Formats: sequence, C-alpha cells, structure tokens
Amino acid sequence: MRETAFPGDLPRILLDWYDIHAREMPWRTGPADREAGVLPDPYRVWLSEIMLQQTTVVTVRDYFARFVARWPTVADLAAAEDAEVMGEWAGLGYYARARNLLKCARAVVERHGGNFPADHDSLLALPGIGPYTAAAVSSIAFDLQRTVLDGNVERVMARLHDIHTPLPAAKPELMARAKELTPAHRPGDYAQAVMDLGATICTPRSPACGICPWRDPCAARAEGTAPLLPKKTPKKPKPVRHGTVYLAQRTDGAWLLETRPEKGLLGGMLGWPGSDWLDVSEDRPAGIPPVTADWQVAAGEVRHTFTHFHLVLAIRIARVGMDAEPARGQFVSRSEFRPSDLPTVMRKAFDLSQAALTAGL
DNA sequence: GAGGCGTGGAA
DNA sequence: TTTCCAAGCCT
Repeated sequence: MRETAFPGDLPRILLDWYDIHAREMPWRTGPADREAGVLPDPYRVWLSEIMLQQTTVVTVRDYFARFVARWPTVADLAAAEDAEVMGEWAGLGYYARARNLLKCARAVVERHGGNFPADHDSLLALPGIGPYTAAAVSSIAFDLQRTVLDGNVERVMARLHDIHTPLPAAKPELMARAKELTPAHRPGDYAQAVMDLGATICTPRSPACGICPWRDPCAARAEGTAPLLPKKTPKKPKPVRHGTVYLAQRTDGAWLLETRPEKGLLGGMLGWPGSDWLDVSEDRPAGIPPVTADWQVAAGEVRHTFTHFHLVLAIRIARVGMDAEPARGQFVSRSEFRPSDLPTVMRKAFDLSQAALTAGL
C-alpha cells in the first residue's frame, strides 16, 4: 500500500466532499438538517435500504414515493394486506424483499412497539435485514459507528488499497480496511459519502479519478489499476428455458390469474397459469391448460432474462363463458385487474396478448 | 461457499 | 445482441 501523509484525514476529506456533492434523495435529510444533527426517519431509511438492494437509485425513487404516500409509518405498512404490498412492489424485482418487508414491519410492531431498534444485533434479527442493512440503519438513522460494506465500499476499498484478491474471498480484508476508516463523528453521513463516491466517481467502469477527493492517497490510482478492480470470480453462462402461459378472459372481462407459491421465483406474486419452465429447445413445454377452452396460439413470444437464466415464453389466449370452472387460479374482475400489479415477465405476456388480439392473433 | 433470486440501463 | 451490473439476503 502506498503511504499517505495523513491517513487520519481521509474521512474528513470525504465528508467535506459530501457536504458539497451529496445527492438529494427523498429518504435523506437536507443540508440544514444535517448541520443541525437532525437524523432521518428510521422507517424511511430502512425502506429505502431494502429497495436499494441490487437496485439503482433512479429505479427506487418512484417506488419509495408511492410506498411512503400509501403507508407513512411502519405501523401502517404492518397493517397492510399482503396482496396490496406485493402489487405495489411489482416491477421492482427480487420479490423476497417484499415478502420480508411485510414480515419485518410486523415484527417491528410486535417486538419493538413500532419503533425500529438502533442496535446492530436487534436489526440483524429482523427478516430481510443482513449485515449491510443493519449497519446502514444503525449508522444513518441512529448515528452509531457501524461500518457498511456494500458493492460501492468494496470497490472503493479495493482501489484505495490496490487489493487484487478476487471477490468474494476479499470481503474480510475489505471490511477490515473499511472499519479502519469509519469515523466516530457523523458515521451515517460518512457511510453515505463512501457509497455516493462509489456511485458517482469511483464507478465500475471509467472511474473519474481526476476529480476524486481521494485521488492522492489512492494506491490503484498510482498503479493505474483502478479500472481493473475489484477482481471478481467469473460467473456461469445463463441457460435458456422455455415455457407456456395461458391467458383466459371471461365474458364479463375477468382474467384468470393465480398467486404463485411463497417460495421460489416470483414467489407470492400474481401470474398467469402455465407450464413449468424447462431447459429444452425442442418440444416447448405446453403444460396443461388451467381451464377447458378453445385455446389460440398468440403470434410472437415473450423473451425475458432473470438472474440465472433466459426465458422464452409462448402465449395462448382463450375466451371462456361465465360457467367456466378453472382447475387452477381464480378470476380477477376487470375493475380489480391492474397490469402494474404483475411482475414484469407476466406483464410482458399480457402486453403481447393484447397486441396479438389487436392484430387478430 | 455457492447458487437462487428481477429488472432496466449502459456500453 | 450480449454482457455487465446496482446501496444484498437467504439457504
């Protein structure tokens, strides 16, 4: 590691940068509040941190605004219906987060009287809160000296110290380096400052080292290795899976939908009944139609990529009478059906079916 | 430790 | 078009 003249100055240098460059976000307090030591609402900090897991700030903004408008407090959220919350989360992805969000809200009401605990261990015991989120809530909402280690901090530390050990093996060392720097003063602002630095300056590709407040002490900057760090173990290629979904509309306009099982892919979300999704290229799986009908094959197919596989989905459409008795799912009335309640892959299937009907299949 | 778990934007 | 990846957690 390159020696720095005043390593103890690094947190102060970054906080000075943050005071000027902090991005405005609905879950943050403004500069005046920060100056006065006013802390943000723990509920809003927690909600934003859950939404921000593996998700960009741009994407989270609108979801966060809708959630806090509909459920202003953790008690309001705890009292919500499961389907309401899953529908509001639809499109944001990683739906286990939404299931755990509700579990967590209810646990905060039951275990802690509706107030988020400040200490790391109590937070860690709540559903959906892991080491990162526990540290983030402790430091940002309660001003406790905890160290956050997210993808940004990992990248910044790997570069600052020119660490070439690949992730995830490098995590313990990166955490140790991050801990050394975490200040007792304004730890929450410092945590957000490192993450802002990683998101705007110390970016994965083409880092803007020339305008980085830490460019002088940065070892990777000196070695010219910044864009190569952190190193990561290569990931496996994604297989292609195939399947079929069935979209049935009743005479009164109601759609045949099902709530998916709690566990697994798209767990707890609304979706169209259909086949399993299999790794076969010939003989596309058709499964068994959920209701007897004159099924029509819609032109085209839905293509969608999940975390670990590509999906190609065939669509079949039918009109059914009021006497239809489906073997799976239940009819959702026209007035209650909102395409925005569907996870994206299911919304794509709906969009394709509408286009196919408009074009005469 | 490694794999499951979404989505949309950038390069 | 394909790949990479964004403020991770759970099993």
